[in-house]
Amino acid sequence: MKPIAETRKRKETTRLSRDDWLDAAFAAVVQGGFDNVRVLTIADTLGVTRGSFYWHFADHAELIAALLSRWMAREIELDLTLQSDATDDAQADLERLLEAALAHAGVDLENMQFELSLRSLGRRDPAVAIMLVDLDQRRMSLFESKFQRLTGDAKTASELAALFYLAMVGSHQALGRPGSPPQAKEYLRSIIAHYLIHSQASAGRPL
Amino acid sequence: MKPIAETRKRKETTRLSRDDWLDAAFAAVVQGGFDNVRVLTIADTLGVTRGSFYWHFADHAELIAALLSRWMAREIELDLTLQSDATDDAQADLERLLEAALAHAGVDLENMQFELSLRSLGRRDPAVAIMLVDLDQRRMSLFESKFQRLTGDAKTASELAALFYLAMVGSHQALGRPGSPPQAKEYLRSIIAHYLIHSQASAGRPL
DNA sequence: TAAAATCAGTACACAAGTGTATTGAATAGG
DNA sequence: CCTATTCAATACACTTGTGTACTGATTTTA
Repeated sequence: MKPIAETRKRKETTRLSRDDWLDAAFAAVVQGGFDNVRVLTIADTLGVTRGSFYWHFADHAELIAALLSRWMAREIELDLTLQSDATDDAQADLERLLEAALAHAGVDLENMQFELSLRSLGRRDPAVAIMLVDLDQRRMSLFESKFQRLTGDAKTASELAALFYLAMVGSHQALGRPGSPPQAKEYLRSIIAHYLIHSQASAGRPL
Repeated sequence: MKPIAETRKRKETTRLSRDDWLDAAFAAVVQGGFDNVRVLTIADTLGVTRGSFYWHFADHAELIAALLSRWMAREIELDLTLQSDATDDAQADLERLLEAALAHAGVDLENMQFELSLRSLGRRDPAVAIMLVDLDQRRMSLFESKFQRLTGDAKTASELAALFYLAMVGSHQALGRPGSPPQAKEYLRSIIAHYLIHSQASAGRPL
C-alpha cells in the first residue's frame, strides 16, 4: 500500500534520468542540508528503489560531486549574464544588479537554502571551500566594478562592494527565517537606496 | 592497542563530568556540524565507552539540548555585558562594541564555527530558528542603541545597525575561510572607521 | 520482431550509529 | 574499613544507511 502510494507521486511509470536524481538530491539538500542526501530516502521520494540510482551513479560521492558542479555552473553563468548587461547609466546598472541579487535571494528561496547548505559543507570540505571563495570573489568583483563606475574611486568601490555583498550573505542567515522573508530584504533595499543617492552626490571624489 | 592509545589522550584516569561531554560535543560541532555529534565518536575521543555517556545523559537529544542552552546562556550573558558598559562618549562606546564583536568573530574562531553550525541547524529545526531570531534581535538592538546615541535619528540608526550586523554575519560565511582569516575583518574595520567619521560629521540630522 | 541497451527490483553483506540491561571498578562518606 | 554512590565497560537488539551482484522488465533500434 505505502510503496504504491509513493510510486504514484512520480508521473506514472516514467523512467528516471540522471537529472531527475540530481533534482531530487537538490531538494533533499534544500530541506535538510547535505547530510540529508541519502540514496535510500531519495529513492523513496522518487518512488523507485536504489537499483535505479546505482545505474545512474557510481556511488553517493558521485551524486554529490555532480550536484555541486551543476549548481556552480549555473551560478557562474548567472554571474556572467549580470556582468554583461551594462548600459551607459552606471546608477541604473548598479540598481539592476542589486535588484537581481535581492530577487535571487528573495524569490528563489530554494536556491538560497542550497547555497547556505553548501557553505555549511564548505566548512568541512576544503575543495568546496575553495569553490565558494571563487564564487564569492566573482560576485564581489561584479559589485565592485559597478560601484567603481559610479564612485570613480577604487578603494571606496571595493569597500562598498564588500559591505553590501557581506550584508547580503548575512541577510540570508539572520532575519531570514521562514515566516518573515521580506524583512531583511526591505532593510537592505532601503539602505541601498539611501547610499546610492549619497554616492551619486559625491561621485568623482572619494566618499 | 588502539583503545589504549585513545585512552591516553585523556588526562590519566580522570572520570568525566557532564561538562566534559558538553565540551567534547561542542568540539564535534565546531569540527563537523551538528550531524557530527555522535555519541560513539565522542566517546572515542574522550577515551571512554558509551556506558559513561548514558549515565550523564538520557539520550542524544538531551546532549544537544544541553549544549544549545549552555551556549545560548553564555551568548546572552555576553550581550548583556556589552550592553552595560556605556560611557558618556557615544563614539567610543560604539567603537568598543564593534571591536568586541569583531574580536568575538576573529579571535574565537571556534565559537564562530559553532554559531554557523547552529544557524545551519536552525534551518531544519524550528525551535532553534526561533532561538536564533531572538539572539539576532538582541544583538541588533544593541548595535541600534549605540548608533542611535551617535546619530540621533532612529531610522538611520536601525538601518546602520542592520547593515553592519548583517555584514558581520556575512563575513563569517564568505571570505572567512581558514587560511585568510583577517581579510573580512579588515574590510569591515576600514568600512566602519569610514562610516563612523561620516556619521559623526552629520550627527543630529538624518544621514 | 528479435536483440540490445536501458532502467528498476531483490537479496545479500557490511558498517556505523542508537539505546538498554547488566555487571564491574573507583571514589567518597560514615 | 566497608559500604554506598558514582562512573565506565560489555554485550545485546535494533535501525538506517551504503554498496554489489544478479535478475527482471521495458524501450530502442537494427
